[in-house]
Amino acid sequence: MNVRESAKRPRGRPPEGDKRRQILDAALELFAERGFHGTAVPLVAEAAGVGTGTIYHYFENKEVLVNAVFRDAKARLRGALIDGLVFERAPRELFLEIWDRLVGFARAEPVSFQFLEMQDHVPYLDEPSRALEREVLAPLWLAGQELARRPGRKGLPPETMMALVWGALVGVIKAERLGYLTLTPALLKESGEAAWAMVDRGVSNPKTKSRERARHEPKE
Amino acid sequence: MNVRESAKRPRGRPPEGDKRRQILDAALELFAERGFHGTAVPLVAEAAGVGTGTIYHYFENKEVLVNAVFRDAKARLRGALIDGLVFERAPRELFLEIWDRLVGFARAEPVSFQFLEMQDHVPYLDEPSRALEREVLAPLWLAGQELARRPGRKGLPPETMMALVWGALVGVIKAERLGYLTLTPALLKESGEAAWAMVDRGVSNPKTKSRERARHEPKE
Amino acid sequence: MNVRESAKRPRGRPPEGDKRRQILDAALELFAERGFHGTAVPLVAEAAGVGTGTIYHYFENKEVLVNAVFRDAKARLRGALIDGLVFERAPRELFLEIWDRLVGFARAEPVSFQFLEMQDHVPYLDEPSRALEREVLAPLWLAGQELARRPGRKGLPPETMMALVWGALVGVIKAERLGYLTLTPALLKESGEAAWAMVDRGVSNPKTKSRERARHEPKE
Amino acid sequence: MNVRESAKRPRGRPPEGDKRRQILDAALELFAERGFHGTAVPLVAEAAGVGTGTIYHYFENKEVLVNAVFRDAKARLRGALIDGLVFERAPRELFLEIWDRLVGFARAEPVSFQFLEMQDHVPYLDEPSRALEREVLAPLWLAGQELARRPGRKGLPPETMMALVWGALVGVIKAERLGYLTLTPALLKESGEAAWAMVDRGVSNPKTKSRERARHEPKE
DNA sequence: GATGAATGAGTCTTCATTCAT
DNA sequence: TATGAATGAAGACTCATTCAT
Repeated sequence: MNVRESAKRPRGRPPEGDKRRQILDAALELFAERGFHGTAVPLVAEAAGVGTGTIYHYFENKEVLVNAVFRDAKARLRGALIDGLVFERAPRELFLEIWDRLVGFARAEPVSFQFLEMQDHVPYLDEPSRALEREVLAPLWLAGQELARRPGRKGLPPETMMALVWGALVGVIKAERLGYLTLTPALLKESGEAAWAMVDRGVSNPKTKSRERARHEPKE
Repeated sequence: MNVRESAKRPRGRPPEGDKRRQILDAALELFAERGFHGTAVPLVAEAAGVGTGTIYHYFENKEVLVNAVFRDAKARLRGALIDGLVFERAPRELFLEIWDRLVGFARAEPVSFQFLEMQDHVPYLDEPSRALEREVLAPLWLAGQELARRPGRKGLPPETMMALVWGALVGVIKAERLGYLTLTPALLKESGEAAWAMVDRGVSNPKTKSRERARHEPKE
Repeated sequence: MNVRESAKRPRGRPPEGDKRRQILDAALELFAERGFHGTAVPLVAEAAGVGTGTIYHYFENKEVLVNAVFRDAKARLRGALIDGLVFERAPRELFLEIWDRLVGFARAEPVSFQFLEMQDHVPYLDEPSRALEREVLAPLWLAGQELARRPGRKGLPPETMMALVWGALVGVIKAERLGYLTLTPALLKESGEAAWAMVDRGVSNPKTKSRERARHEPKE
Repeated sequence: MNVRESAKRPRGRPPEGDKRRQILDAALELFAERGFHGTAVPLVAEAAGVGTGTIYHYFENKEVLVNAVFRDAKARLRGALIDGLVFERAPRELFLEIWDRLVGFARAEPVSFQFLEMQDHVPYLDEPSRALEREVLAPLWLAGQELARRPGRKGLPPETMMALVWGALVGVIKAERLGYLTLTPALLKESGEAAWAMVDRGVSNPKTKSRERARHEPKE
């Protein structure tokens, strides 16, 4: 029910909060694969290697469980995205850094990525989950706003920008999962550049255009 | 949409294909909202205004039903996307035309759009459904290939391009549905331009860059 | 419901009561094979080559139908058993004649035989059906009584006799149907002789006993 | 009957195999009375005094249940028939012993007897059930073969003999159940003697034949 | 008369949840 | 704490019966 323990448990003892972790992991995998309604609790129990009843010791009910799984995965995404991220730098670099981190997360935890992405209708997400969702979006929004404000650049509203970029990333990852393409690191990098092109467009003014570009690509 | 029967059937008979249509429409809405496993067949029946048993007169089982709903919606998407589409024209115009059509479909049939998009885990799609899926993608792929081949342009593989662009579109539509933004026609148009920027990027050659841009925006 | 026509219908006209017949025949076969509860009415309709609704024109409901099938088959059994049967003759001959007729019916109409035999729990037989049942048994009972009364013969009560003999017949027929044996005409004839032996046993009279026994156990 | 568990299980635990036993017993009764298709699973549950779901803990589905009931009853029949049976003795005595045992089973477990007998169409019996069926028949077959081989005796094939005798027994038991007669122990004993007469008939020796026949054809 | 689409009560089966141990 | 047998409400699906044509 609570726990969220860390390292405070006696030496050789069997990992105290292990069970909670096992359940979250098993549930994540199953929910990602079969959806909320398509996943039976006893199946989660079996996959987690615990008794059915045990799940109800840790989570009040199935809905509480799925929210816990969501927050767990979302928190990891937040970590992957934000931890140590330095906002003060050239927009392009910042953007590509963010893109790389998102790609990194999708690669490192494909199941979490799929699960989080599948949660879009989510009639079962509770307020804390939604709050966490917003919390993750916030820094992206700020970065987006920075980009949008640059003079001489076509500024889509940051929300729109975020949606386009995030959507583009989801698009390639999903396409790979469905077997429509194979992603190499190079391809992912190029995709990031393409996504940057969505963000960094000059105003359609002949006079300013070349100069605009110059700003962030000093060499040119 | 897609009306078939009209007045060609015996006098007083209850509208021949009506029931099937009603069921498909009701099922689309419910599946889009609650997913396959989250939608009870009797609920579909009630929403369609028919008896539970009637559903099984028209569809062998729930899985057959969801496939029929899928093909029905996908066929409409295909129509909206391809009917009367002229491929022979300037790449940018072709691209924006396609973008507009997709946007138009998403606006005209938001529920179908959501349903089709949600179908990504889809362990229940049968072969005909998958074939239809490929059929819809084919023209986009061709267009993508055209774009990729243009000299002096950075050509991502057409599959990647498609995935990025389609993803970007889904991104903004989904973001609106979830209440993260409000899409105006102008915003959608701008988003299309942004997506075009992903496709139409010059090679990173300092010397050619300015000229490149000039090619497709001659007036500017 | 009515009909039961015979030859009173206009010349070339399609057989008026055909449908009733078709339904009875199809139902007999299906009931015999799958039982009452295991047989769906629409299935009967299809097998009979008529519409589902048609069955309800001829039979008020499923239970009425099964009773009609029962009476139809039972009447044929009665015919096969009794028509032209001459009771006044030597007991042994009479017995073997009856045995032959029963065998003949089981051979000519195996499905009817199986159906009639399966109807033993029969919670759905109505009074007319039960009356017919008794009607068929009556002559056998009479013959049995005759046999029982013969002086010097061990007389089991006619009911018991009937039950033993009928049971023996059903036993071999069923065993063949289940694949436990193959019945040749000779074997059936011998079985009749064996059954006769059940009926024609000498009294356990001390005086006659030894002689009686001696007949079959010469050594003794 | 067939008790298995007793006191060898942890303290307060509810009787381990109890539920399974209750279900088997309730199902036997209902299946015997109403047939497989006529018996609803929830009805079995209610009769067994357990929840509907519990049945599915013990038996994968209804068909598995009916097979378990079958094997359970058949095994008891086998026990009643074979346990302690001594084959080495005079044929007549062996035969009457077997008859008595069968009668005893039919008396002690009328419901099992009816259920086993009703299973003749049995499209749902699986291989283990069928194997058990054969296992029960085997010793009878052997005994039948012994009888058939006796010199000077008319030998019907053992299968035919078994079918006749078993059929005769079923005949009287069924007749009693249907109310056509009342069986006293004496009557059952006499029926056994009658059945023995089917098995123990003298050869149709020309010399004795005429005399034999003469007995019942007064003209002689 | 004949039909078969339509229906909803009823069937088999699953599954979230409880609770005695 | 951990378990899993037990449960019954709910879901997928069937089928006897009706009725408009």
